[in-house]
Amino acid sequence: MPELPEVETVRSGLQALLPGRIVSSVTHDNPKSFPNAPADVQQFLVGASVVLVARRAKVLLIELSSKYSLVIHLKMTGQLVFRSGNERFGAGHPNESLIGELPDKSTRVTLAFEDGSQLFFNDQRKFGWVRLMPTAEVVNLDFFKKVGPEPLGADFTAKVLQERALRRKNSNIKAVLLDQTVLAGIGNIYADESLWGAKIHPTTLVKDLSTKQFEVLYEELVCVLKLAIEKGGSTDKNYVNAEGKRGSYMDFARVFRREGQACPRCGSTIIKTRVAGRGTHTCPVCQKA
DNA sequence: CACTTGACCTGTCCGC
DNA sequence: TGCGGACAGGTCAAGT
Repeated sequence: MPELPEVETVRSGLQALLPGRIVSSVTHDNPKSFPNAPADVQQFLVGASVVLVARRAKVLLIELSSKYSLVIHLKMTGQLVFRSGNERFGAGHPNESLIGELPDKSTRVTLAFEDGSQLFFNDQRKFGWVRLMPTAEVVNLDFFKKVGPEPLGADFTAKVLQERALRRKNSNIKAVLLDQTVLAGIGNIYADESLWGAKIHPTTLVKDLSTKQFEVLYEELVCVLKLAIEKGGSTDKNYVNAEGKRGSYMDFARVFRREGQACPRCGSTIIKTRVAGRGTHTCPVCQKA
């Protein structure tokens, strides 16, 4: 579920916590979660300090002083939770974290730092991964070569959205919003939310959308993403920030996971269907097929 | 080539 | 209460 706002929230949280800390050890329980460990781990990870935490699309980049970077994709259930080592859990020690003592049974990779703090990569479904590679080679990953523009970047406009979407003119607009090569960072939640905002039905073919509709959709995308970042992302089930705490955008969602409830714009009952293989939430009155 | 569907996983929820 | 199956949804491989 982590989409751009969730990954950005994790990034900003880690950027406030990690830079300057020196890695002292790395453990992992599942080769799939950390495919190239331990080949370069001892030489380029242990003993290196964190320089910067960055994000591109839904991918996190932890840059190290060794000129290597950890590249991390949370996929659906991945979590990155930092612990200073002084937190208390259980009776008599209230803690806002949704996550209890770590490591737990979902912990796939643990980074320990010389000051005793730790960073845990938890991933219930094992779809996510951590890779270690030279920072200079990150841009050469297939994903980074193909991925589209950042929707909150200065060079992203309604015109750019329309032009790039038209590369898939015979696809429905929801599938195209989810296509990371068209634009970066949109997933199921913010696709549904922005299409509702723009009053566009998700099955509408790209070639049938007007320039005006692309302008409205662009505005809604930007607006929804900014609000979601402000709210710390959406916690439906698994997502937590770098401190293990939930995001609150779901309290502000207009259609996502609100089937059976009233559309906040017209009062009609929100329905759930299936579009592009995903659960899809729409107002049948505001969003005409 | 354009586009859609299935696989990857595990936990949860629903109906019987 | 147990059990099978549907579902969750990011990305890539395989299929149409």
